[in-house]
Amino acid sequence: MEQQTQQQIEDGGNNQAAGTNNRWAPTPPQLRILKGLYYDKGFKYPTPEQIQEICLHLKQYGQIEDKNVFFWFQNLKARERQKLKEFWNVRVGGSLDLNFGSTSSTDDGRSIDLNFGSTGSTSTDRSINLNFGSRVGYGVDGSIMEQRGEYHQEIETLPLFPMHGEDIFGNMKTTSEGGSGYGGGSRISLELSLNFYGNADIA
Amino acid sequence: MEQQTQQQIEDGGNNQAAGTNNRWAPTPPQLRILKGLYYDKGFKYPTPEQIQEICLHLKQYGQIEDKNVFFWFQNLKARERQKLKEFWNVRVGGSLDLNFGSTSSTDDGRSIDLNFGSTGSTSTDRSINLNFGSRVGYGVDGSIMEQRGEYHQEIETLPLFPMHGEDIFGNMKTTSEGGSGYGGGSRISLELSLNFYGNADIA
DNA sequence: GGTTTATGAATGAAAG
DNA sequence: CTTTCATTCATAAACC
Repeated sequence: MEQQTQQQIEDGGNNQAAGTNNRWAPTPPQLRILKGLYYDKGFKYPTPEQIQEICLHLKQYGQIEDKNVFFWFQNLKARERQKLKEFWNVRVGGSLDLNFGSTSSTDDGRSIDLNFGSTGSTSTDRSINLNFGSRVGYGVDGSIMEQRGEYHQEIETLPLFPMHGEDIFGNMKTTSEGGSGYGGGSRISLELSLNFYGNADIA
Repeated sequence: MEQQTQQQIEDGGNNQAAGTNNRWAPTPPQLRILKGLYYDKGFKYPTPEQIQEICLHLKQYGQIEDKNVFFWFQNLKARERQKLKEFWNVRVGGSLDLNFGSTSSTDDGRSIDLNFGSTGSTSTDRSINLNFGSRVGYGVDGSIMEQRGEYHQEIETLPLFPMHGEDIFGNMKTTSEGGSGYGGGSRISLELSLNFYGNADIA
């Protein structure tokens, strides 16, 4: 995301033949379309049928399977939520990274960077990342479907100021030393499992 | 690969001030604390809330964000797993299966089953499986599946290669769910050393 | 300065 | 949906 090169596998529509590549990676057009759906159209909850449709559509831009589309949406959703939960990028007093879903141009487009303060240094990545998901934007290619029933539109707010009090470090009760012992629910279940099925490709 | 110098970034607690530095690097105190959590406390699965706490705590030692903490734990876990896998793949050339549990007991449970040597053709199915008790499963990929939950960070899972043993905090208290009666500094250190190499003609 | 190592960051895939 | 795993990319030091 913050990276700009982020080089792709770049086999432009026919991967998987070139040397042991097993993991799907979206081609640039595929990624553009997927992001267009997600960010611009706010299309985040494709049904299985819609997944098929999207996948079919994307096939002209490179090899892809249904499950790739499925995972792509799932991961993106999960990571946006995770980001909110951990307040990633949320920092006050640096640069602002507003994410509007506009028709801006670059690979992932739709980000406007406002830089406040810190005259002269593009340094620390203090940033706020606002994400206004759904817009009415343009159709991806003019063919893809409608929303999944109602808007399922999730919270797109951001918790600017984390409030939490506890501290795992806070007051360790310092059981006088490296503290083994001490009762409590000390369970000593121990299991150990190492499993190596032979994909030995080590050097 | 195995390197012991373990060089430090060494920017003395204030990095990132000199332009164009975008990648976080832990300051020595931060790294010390993080390692203390991971190795000494066996704290390897921080929840998002705990990540925030850790991050907050580490801020006094230098700039840091939640995602840095998140990635730090992710990477360390992943690389430890990877290292173990490589280690065993290199050292062990047969298959070994120890089973001290009641799983698949023919009569009594507690069976030991050692399989060295190639049972059959040149199968690449080298595997080691030590199973004491039966609670943890392992995925199809052999990764160790610990359950999540209250005591997730309490369990010490196979510190096969303890790197160091410094102790940072006397104790650690997890955030808000303190009711479980865990959270002591008890550290179950299990060391398992199989020294095969040398005369190993087990393949 | 090219190569290797260490490690932060990203993301596809999958488990639970 | 949530969390973790596996693999990969990227990059800063360290090494030669």
